[in-house]
Amino acid sequence: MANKPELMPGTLDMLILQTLKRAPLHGYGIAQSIRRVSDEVLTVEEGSLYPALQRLLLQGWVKAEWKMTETNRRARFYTLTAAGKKQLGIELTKFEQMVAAIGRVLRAAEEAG
Amino acid sequence: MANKPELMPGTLDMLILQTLKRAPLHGYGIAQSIRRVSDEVLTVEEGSLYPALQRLLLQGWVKAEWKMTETNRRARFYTLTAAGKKQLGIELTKFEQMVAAIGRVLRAAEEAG
DNA sequence: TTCTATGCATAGATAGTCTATGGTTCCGGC
DNA sequence: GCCGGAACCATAGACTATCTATGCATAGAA
Repeated sequence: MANKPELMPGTLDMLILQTLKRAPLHGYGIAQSIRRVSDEVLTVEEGSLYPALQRLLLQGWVKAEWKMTETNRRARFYTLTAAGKKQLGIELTKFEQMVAAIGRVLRAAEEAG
Repeated sequence: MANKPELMPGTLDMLILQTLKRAPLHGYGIAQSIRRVSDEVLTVEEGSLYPALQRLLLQGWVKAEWKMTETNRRARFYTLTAAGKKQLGIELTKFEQMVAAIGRVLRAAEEAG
């Protein structure tokens, strides 16, 4: 979150895993997908994306293989693993729980500290 | 987020400002309030809280004064300023927008990359 | 041939969280 | 009288995830 975060810190891994759950995809495509599906609200910078993909590979949550895109380019396609699917579930649960908890604080009535 | 975040990074300032909107409060009380209102889901560590309060003071979003608590203790009571109220509005909007955008990604249908 | 979009990747800065530590004062129990 | 725990403040250092900036390469269009 160097300057103006276009992302909620801590949610990137979840967004990537979720995107890959729909279909294997290469890095560039993941970023495009997230941006498009979120109606341009979420922008994944390359300097965030590739380190994140390295993390996910290291954890064994995705696997990668070099292939050719439809436009005849070399690209690394990432696929969700079983462990990744499980991890995604964990992160989704945690996220929903957090958002719900924050919502309770934001909507709390006057009964101060 | 050193180890296991009990908070969503980037939301602490908003939570503090929102808590102070209900009533002026001292640091310890803010942490207790957030924890209680969130049903023990959100835990604000002191090492996160006090630096956050310093940030908010520096930005002019809260002001502080030493007072006595009901239990006869010295404590720094923080009050939301007009600028703080405005900032809270900005952060709430941004947060809702982010959560909505993430929701779109999480619920997106198959139409991959 | 040049420009733009596609595609990968790393280094370094920055920021926000956590852990760990250290201190004071009030109160209740022993 | 003493001790422990809770109420309170605060800082230093570690850690991690993001951003900015940079570099490289290829395809296709102008």
